[in-house]
Amino acid sequence: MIIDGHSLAFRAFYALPVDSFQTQTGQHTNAIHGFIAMLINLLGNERPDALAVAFDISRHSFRTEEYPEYKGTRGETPPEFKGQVPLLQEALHAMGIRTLEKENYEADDILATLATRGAEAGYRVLVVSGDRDTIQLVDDRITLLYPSKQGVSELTRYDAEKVMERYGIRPEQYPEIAALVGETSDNLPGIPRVGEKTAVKWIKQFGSLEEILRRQDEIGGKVGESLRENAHLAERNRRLNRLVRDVELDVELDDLKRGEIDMAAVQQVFAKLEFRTLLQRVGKLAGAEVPVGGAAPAAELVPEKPEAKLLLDEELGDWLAKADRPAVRIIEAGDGFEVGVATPEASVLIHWQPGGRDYALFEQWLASDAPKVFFDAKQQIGAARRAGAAIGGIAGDLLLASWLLRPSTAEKSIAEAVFRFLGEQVPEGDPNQLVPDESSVSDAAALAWYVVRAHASAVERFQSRTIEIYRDIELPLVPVLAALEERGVQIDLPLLEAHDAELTTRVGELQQQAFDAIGREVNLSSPKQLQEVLFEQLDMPKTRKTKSGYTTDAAALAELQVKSPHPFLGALLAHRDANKLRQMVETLIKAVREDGRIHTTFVQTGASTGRLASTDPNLQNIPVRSEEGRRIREGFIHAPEFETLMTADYSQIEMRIMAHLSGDEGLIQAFNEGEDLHRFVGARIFGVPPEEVTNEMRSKVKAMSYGLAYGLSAFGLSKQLGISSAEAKQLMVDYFERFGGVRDYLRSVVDQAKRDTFTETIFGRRRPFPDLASPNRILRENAERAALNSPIQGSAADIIKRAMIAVERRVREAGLASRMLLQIHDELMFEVAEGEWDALEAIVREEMAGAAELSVPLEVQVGHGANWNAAAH
DNA sequence: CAATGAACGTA
DNA sequence: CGTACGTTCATTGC
Repeated sequence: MIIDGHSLAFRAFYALPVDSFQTQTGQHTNAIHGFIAMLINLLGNERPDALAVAFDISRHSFRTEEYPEYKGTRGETPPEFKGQVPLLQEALHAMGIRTLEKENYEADDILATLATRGAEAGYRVLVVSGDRDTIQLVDDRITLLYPSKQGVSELTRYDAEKVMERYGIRPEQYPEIAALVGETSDNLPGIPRVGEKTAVKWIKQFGSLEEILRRQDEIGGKVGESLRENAHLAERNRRLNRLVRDVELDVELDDLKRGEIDMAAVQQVFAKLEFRTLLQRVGKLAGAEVPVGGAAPAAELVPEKPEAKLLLDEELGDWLAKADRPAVRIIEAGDGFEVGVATPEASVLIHWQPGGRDYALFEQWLASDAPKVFFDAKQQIGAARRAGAAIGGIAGDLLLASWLLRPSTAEKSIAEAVFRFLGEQVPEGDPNQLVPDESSVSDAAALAWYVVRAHASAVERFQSRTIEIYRDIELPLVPVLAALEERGVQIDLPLLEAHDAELTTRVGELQQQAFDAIGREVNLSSPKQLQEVLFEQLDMPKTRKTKSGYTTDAAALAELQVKSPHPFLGALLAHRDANKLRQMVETLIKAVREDGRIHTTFVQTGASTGRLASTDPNLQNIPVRSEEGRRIREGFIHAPEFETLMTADYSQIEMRIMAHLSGDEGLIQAFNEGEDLHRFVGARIFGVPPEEVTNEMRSKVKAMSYGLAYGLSAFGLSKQLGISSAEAKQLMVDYFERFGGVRDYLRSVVDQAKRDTFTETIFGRRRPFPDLASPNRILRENAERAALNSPIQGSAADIIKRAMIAVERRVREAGLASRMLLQIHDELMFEVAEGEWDALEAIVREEMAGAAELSVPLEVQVGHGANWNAAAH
């Protein structure tokens, strides 16, 4: 393992707040702290046999000789950083780690040299660096660990395959790309107009930078011109970004073998730096006994924080048995697990070895119904599962509690929630940064202590029935969602791949058609370029304005097709369609795991109304409207050991909720008579018998009914139906004349929301609307429409959540092997086991229909089939 | 590189 | 000038 000391220390410096890491003498230590914390993780996870850390000596190197402006744009090194480097090196030496530097070279060159030598000597080499130039080192023996953009303390592993996946090129080609594109941070300008895409395209086309430059005349357009004018830049960049692989170093690989950790020396250096928890962790690495709470006290601790006890076995079991609603925090640290359990008064820290005898009582307690509090319990269930353990007794979840209080934004971290509810700063780094801060890795006990207190404070702020939503819906839903995520849904990969291939061909053909229609090639995905084609080259009438020009969306293009027909428009629309589907299919294909299934993540705090959201991938927006789109659903199948898929969806749940909430007798009657809703409403509005309602009348009524729940205006209705606004207005007047209760209800929702500044669902879920009082009309009216919709959408969310909890429980109690897989807002999907259809259908129908007592029945439609599409009818 | 906007898929 | 989402791509700004 070879580490780029400067680049990582610098990242650590910016990742951790300077002020929180200072010794009593005023020495800053945040970079050192972050670096060591990360190093400990690396040592634990990767267990290298040999290790070196390379540093730059100065800015001066052979590169600045050729090009004095090299890295010239970088500002002064912050003084708070400078003094930390020698101390870091001292700490590394105490830990038995060699540091290297070389006059006239950069740390990168040392990395390149050692990596090359290591690989030649038969090592598998890990290069740890935040400098992209090191990508060129990757090969089948050398892997790069690069700090990821947002990953919490995560390093991304770049092997040759990953580089190919990310950049579409082989690692050794990366510097050629970089030479063309340039590198701002090194003050190396590239060829203007050439970005990553173009560079990769050329490399693929010509094979190498040399070849591109040799055949530069073959490249047309402005980019080609630019390349010819600036070819010298690319050549220079390539000279400068080539890492030197044979720097003379006065070490042999054998000298880098990891030595003993000299705990006495470490203790001395760390005492000077006032690192307490890090000392613990280094002690663990070294196998030394270091007393918890020894060494110097950290300066910024909250005074009353209890000292964490280290307990095992019966002692631990006793402690847990007596703890009253403690918080639990499980942290996955590489291959190990750290657990903190805390009440406001006391805490324990557990170096959990799953399955070990000393931890049996803990694992038993964790799985039991004994009440426990978490932050993001669903994530913690996943962590426990990876340790082979289960979590029961979820009695609180700080993340959910905080979201219920303010559903527009959920706190993303414990630190944010603690600050909000306790006003205390958790000493921890920015979770978006590279460095795993000490509090999140070694101080599970402290985190648990923060969680338990912040949770109590959050729950105290619950008003009215929020506690019911929390206790009866959101908390019991957590294990259900965790189960859904773990189960995943089976995918017919060959089918999707065939579909992808077909779509790819079609996209290509349509693109060509579009190009032929205008006599040139443009990026059909670029609205900007499309505007050029449509409004300048083809001189079509201007469409609706956007912030940056004129819209090219599907509706506008369809309108243009009428006003100013052109073959380009049809090809473009068809291309968009096919390209979008292809993109979706490819995303799904990539999401299929080893087990042949896609495991989405349900974000319980995803929507302000109470709905779930689905990500990575989103399985709640799989196409259904077009025939071609539905073919994607054919790729969602059941596992071979199951008999069929079941889908069960609420029919018109939002309209039913509207009927219930408004108490409108006409609407209630419509549902109670069980006939076609839109036909019934149409008959009333148009004053004809139901059987004389034409399809056109029905679709107008349908659009209006749904639109009303969203705050649709006469203007919007006229736009959508393509009728005059007078006609739209009349339609609405007629509607409200027959269904006055709906109008009164919609009015009352907004009125009440203005008085209360919040809305409420049938079950008492609240959503605040501060903007209802805004003097800004746009903001206020947006808030009014959202407020109108919120009790309706939110109540529907409550209902299906209640149904999910009940169904999951009943299926378990009945001992069925069938299982729930997905929720798509008003629909549930199940995998049905052999011979269980009838039993499952009964449970599903009963629990879905019975999830709420409304003044109209809740109707459930159930379908089955070998795939999602077939199961839909 | 991160943020934003446009476009479009779902309920 | 209809609510609630997530993803992708291109573009822009730092």
